[in-house]
Amino acid sequence: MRKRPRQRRARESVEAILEATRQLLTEGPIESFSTDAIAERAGVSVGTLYQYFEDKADLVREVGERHVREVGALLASVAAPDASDGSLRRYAVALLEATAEGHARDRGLHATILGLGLTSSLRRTLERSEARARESLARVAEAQGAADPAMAAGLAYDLIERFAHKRLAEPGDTVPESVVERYADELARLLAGET
Amino acid sequence: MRKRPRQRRARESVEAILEATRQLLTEGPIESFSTDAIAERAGVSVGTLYQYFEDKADLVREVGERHVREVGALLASVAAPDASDGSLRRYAVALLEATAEGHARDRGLHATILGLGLTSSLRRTLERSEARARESLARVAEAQGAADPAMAAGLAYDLIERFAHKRLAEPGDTVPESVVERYADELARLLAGET
Amino acid sequence: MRKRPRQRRARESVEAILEATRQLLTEGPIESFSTDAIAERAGVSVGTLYQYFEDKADLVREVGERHVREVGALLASVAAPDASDGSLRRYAVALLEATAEGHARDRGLHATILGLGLTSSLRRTLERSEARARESLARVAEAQGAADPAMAAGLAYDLIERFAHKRLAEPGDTVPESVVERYADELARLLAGET
Amino acid sequence: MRKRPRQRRARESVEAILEATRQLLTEGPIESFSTDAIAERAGVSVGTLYQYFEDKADLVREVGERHVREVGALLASVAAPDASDGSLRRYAVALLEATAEGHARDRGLHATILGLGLTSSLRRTLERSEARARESLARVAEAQGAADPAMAAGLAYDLIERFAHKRLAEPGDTVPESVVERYADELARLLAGET
DNA sequence: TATGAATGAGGCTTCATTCAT
DNA sequence: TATGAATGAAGCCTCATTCAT
Repeated sequence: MRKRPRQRRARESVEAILEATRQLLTEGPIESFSTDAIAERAGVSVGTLYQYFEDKADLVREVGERHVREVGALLASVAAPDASDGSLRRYAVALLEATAEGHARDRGLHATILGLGLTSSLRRTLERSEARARESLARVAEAQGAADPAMAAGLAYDLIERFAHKRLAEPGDTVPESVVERYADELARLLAGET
Repeated sequence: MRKRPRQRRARESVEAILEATRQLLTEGPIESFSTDAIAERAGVSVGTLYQYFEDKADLVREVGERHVREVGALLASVAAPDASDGSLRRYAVALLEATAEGHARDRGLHATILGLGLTSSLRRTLERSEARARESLARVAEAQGAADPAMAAGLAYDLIERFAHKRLAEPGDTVPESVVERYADELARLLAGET
Repeated sequence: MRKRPRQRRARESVEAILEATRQLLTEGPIESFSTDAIAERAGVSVGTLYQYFEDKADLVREVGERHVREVGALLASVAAPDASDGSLRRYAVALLEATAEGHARDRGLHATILGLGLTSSLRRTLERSEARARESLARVAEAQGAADPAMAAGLAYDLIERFAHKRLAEPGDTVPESVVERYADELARLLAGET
Repeated sequence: MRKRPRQRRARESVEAILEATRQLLTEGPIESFSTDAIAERAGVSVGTLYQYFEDKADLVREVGERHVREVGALLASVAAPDASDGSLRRYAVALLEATAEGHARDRGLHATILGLGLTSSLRRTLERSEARARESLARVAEAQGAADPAMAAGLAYDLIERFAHKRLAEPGDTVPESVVERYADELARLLAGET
C-alpha cells in the first residue's frame, strides 16, 4: 500500500475499495474487473484508489492476502479433537466445511489472481498459511498416534483443499452428503494414522 | 471454428495457430497473450487467424478442448492392472505421472481459461472427460473387489487431480519422491477397496 | 521506430504523423501536445501512431533528429567563400540567415524537447551536427589564414547560434538590419583570423 | 500571488515553497515536478501552497522572476572597470563567470518556463533586466571610447548569454579554460570599441 | 490557517477486430 | 486466401485543484 490512511474518512474509503475489489473479483468475469469499475462500486473516484494503492496489482495482492488470512483463520478456529475417537470424525467434517466456506466466500479470486500472476509476496503469505495449517494437522495426527504425522498431515491438507475446490465447481456449491462422508472418513483415517 | 480449412497450407496454418496459442498460454504471463503475438509466433498474419476462428475466445476454447482431450487420452492410455496385486501399485504411479505430465504440458491454460470464463461448451467437454476417467477407475476398483467402486473412483480421481496441480505449483515441477509414494499408496488402497 | 512501413499507405501515415508532431510542437503550448491531438491533426487514429512509434518520446526524438539534420543541411548548403575578400562577408550573412531560417521553421521544438528531456540519442545527433558545422567553419578560417582556426570556428558557431535564437525571440522573427550587419562583421572578422 | 502572508510562519512557508520549486525545477525531469512533490519538499501540504499561489503557473512565474532578478543582480554586482586597460579584461571574465553561475543555479528553469509558456509578465521582467544589463555594458563601452557603444553592448550581452548557455550544456558545467579566455578576449575587444 | 482526502478530466497506451489491397 | 494497416473503445494512471475538517 502506497499511503496509510490517517483520517476516519480515509480508512472508510480504503475498506470500501477493498470490499469492492473482492466483490468484483468474486462475481464477474475478468473483463469487467477494471479500476473504474472498482472505484464506482466502492463509491469513490479512481484517484482515491490510487492514493492508497500503488497500482491494480497492489490492490489485488492486498485482497488476496486478506483472503488467505481469512481462510487460515477459519481453519485455525476449528477446535482440535480429543484423543477420544468420537470427536475426530466431527473434526474432519468441520475442517472440510470450514475450508470450503472460506473458498466459497471469495469464489473466483483464485482464478483471477492466477491470471494476473501470483506475486511473490502473496505466494509467501500463501505458503506460510499452508505451513501453519499443516503443522496444526500434524499435531492432531501425532496426538492420535500416527506413524508419520507430517506425511499424514500433508495428504490430509491436500484432501481438504481438493474438497473445497470440488465444491466450488458444483452448481449451488453443494456436494452430495455421501461425498462429504467419504472425504471425512478418509480424513479421519489419515489423521488416525491408519495405514 | 469459423471455417474449415480446405487446402493443405490452410490446415498447416490452423495447426500453427493452435500450437502458438498453446505455447503462449503455457509460457507467458497473460499480458503477452495477444492475437498479434499468436499470429507472429504462428508465422501468419492476424487476418489469417480471423479466417479460421470467430474470435479470441473461440481460439482459446479450441485449445482448451484439445488439452482436455489429450489429458483424457493420456489417462486412458495407462493400461489397467490385472487383479494380481503387484500391478495395481504400478498402475497408481502411472496414473499420477500421466495426469501430472498432461497438466504440465499446458501449464497456465487453466488460469487463462478460467480468467476468460469457462464456456459452457468447454465445461461439457471437461465433464465428459472426467466422467470417462471415473468410469475407467471404477472398473478397476470393481475388478479389485471394492465395496463401492464409484465412490472409490471419485476419491481416486480427486487425488490424482490434486497431485497434478500440486506438482504444477512446485518450482521445477517436481515433488519429493516420498510424496509420490504416499499418493500412490493411498490410490492403490482406494482402488483395492480397503476401507 | 517500432515498425518500418511497407506499403505506400503506411509511409503516408508515418509522414503525416511526423508532420503533425512538428506542427504541434512548433505552434502550441506544451499542454496541447498530446498523442490524441497528433493523431487528429495527422488524420489517423492513435492506434496507427503506435504502430510506428514506440511511444511519445520516440516520436519526438524522430522529429528532433529530422530538425537537427535539416538545420545541418541548410548550413552545409551555404557555399564556402573564395579566399578573395569580397565573398567572405556574403558568406557570413548567408550563414546567419540560413541558421535562423532553420530554427524558425521549428520554433518551439527546442524548448519542448528540452522540456521532455533530451534523449541521449538526440544529443548525439546534435553533437555530430555541431561538429560537422564547426569543421566546415574551421576550413574556411584556415583558408583565410586564421591563426587558430578551430577556436575561431567555435566562436563563430556560437555567434551564429545566438543570432538564430535571438531572432526567434523577436516579434515577427525580425531583427534590425544593423544588428545583422554587426553580427556579419564580427563573423567575417573571426573567420578572417583577425586578432 | 494570491495572498500576502502576514505571520512569520506563513512567510517561512512561502519561502520554503518557492525554494522547493526552484530545486525541483533545477534538479529533475519535468515529470517529477508536481504540486505534490513541491509541497512535500517544502514540508507543507498542498492546501498551503494554494493559499499563497493562484495556481501552478503563478508559482512558476514567481520563481522565474526571482531568477531573472538574481541574475540581473549578479551582473550588476560586477564592478565596472576603470578606463585603465588592465581591469577591462578582468571585468570581462567576471561578467562571464557571474552570468554562467546565475544560470547554473537554476538550470532547467529555462526549459520548464518555456514549456509552460512564457507569461507576458515574466517576459516584461526579462526584457527590463536585459535592458538594464545592456545599458550598463554600454556605459562601460562608452567610457572605453567605443564608436557605437549601444551596438557593442548588444553584441557583448549576446556573447555573455551564449557563454552561460554553452556552459550549462557541458557535462559538469565546465568549459575549457581556453574557451573562457577566447570569450573574454572578444568581450574586452568589443567593449574597448575596437572594430 | 493548515491539512490531506477526494475529485475527475485527460493523458498514454494496448489490442481485438475489420477491411482494402 | 493472405496480408498488415488502420481503427477506436477502453484500460490504467497522474496530477492540478477543491474543500471538509
